[in-house]
Amino acid sequence: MTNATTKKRPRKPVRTAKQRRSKETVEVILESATRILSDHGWAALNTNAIAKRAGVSVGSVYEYFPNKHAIIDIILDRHLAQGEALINHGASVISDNPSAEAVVQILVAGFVGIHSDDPKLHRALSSDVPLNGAQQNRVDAVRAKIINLTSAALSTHVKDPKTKATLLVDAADALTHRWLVDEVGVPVSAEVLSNELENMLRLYVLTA
Amino acid sequence: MTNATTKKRPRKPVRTAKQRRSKETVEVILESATRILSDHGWAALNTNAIAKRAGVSVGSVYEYFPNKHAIIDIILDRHLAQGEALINHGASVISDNPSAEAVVQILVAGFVGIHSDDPKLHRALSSDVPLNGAQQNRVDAVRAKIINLTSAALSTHVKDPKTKATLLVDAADALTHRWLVDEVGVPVSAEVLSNELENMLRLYVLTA
DNA sequence: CTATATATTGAATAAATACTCAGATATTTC
DNA sequence: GAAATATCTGAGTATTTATTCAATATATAG
Repeated sequence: MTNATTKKRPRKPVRTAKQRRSKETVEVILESATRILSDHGWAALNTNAIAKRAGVSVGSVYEYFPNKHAIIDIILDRHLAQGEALINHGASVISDNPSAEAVVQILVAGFVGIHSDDPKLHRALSSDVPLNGAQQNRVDAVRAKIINLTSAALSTHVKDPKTKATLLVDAADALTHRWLVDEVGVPVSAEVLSNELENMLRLYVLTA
Repeated sequence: MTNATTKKRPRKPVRTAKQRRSKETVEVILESATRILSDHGWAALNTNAIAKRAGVSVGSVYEYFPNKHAIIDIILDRHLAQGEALINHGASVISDNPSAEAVVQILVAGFVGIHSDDPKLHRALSSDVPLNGAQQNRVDAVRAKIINLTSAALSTHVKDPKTKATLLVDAADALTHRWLVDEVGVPVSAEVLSNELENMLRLYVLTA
């Protein structure tokens, strides 16, 4: 028309929240998505449901997130950050007492912690949500970091620390996950099993 | 109309294949679905794709399967049957040589087998396809059976065989799965790790 | 051969849901 | 307080995909 000043908003804005109001909106969207994921799993996580539970409109969701997976990105990042905090804490404890027993004890305690905080969310993120390549890489990187730290801590105690570290870390992770997070009928209590796991791993590093 | 003899086919037939032709159709549909699942995962498994790859029309799929999940049912059943065959074989070997070492050896070898046959399919079925309650129960039942057999085999050797059996079975399953099936960058070869796992488990049952 | 049961087809339907956009409303800036 | 910027709305669009069904073809029985 004659109106030459028509403002063309870019097709897909995806703004960064500037004002307090919008920052709250972003948070409320993330919380909503996290709860849906935790309570009802990936299958129930659709953008309309996220908006509804957050008490905002779908449009707002797409104002701050280019697509659904970008929401997962943030949720995953925050979850991994918690895990990394536990790792860093563990690393500092080990540097004070670098015995093989301590490594095992910290590892098991750390993974119990990771799997106890929000088990449902952890389950959703680790075996329900289909992670894309980049997301899987981030998860793998955390795992690699734990293995490397463990390997370094073991290097003065055992031969072939890389192999031992891989086994220790994967065993602690996989078994605490299965007993604390998966809802399989475990015939023995998770606590007993965690202790037993620690015994087994200790025996393994001390003997080998 | 005046035609009182109009045949009303039931709304949803879901026939059982009677003739050779249709039995082949059923098989070809199952093979198609299995390949798609194995090669491209759950996300790529839709009924139209199944029909296309099978070289039949979608209608034929629904002639023999009430819905998509019923196809998974059969694929899962067949996969679990293979696992149970390995279990039964293991149980018979153990009955010949009921030593604790043999139990560990058979367990690790068995899970390596389960995870080596068609790793991609196993991965899809165990962590990609969203199993419904009944399907998950069937999987859990197989796990329980393995634990019970292991527990029985250990009962003359160790104290608290149930706990030990749970740990052995879950460790063998989870770790072979991670190393053979998941595509995480394992810093050590799967073979080395399987051996090491067997060493660790042997040490554990023999010492405890 | 004809009738009847069995098998196959694939376009059409229906439902779910990711994502858009044009038009409000609110906040900040000057 | 008016213009500019930021935020919000939610009905509407587009796409995907599970499922149906009326028409058609093949096999078997009498």
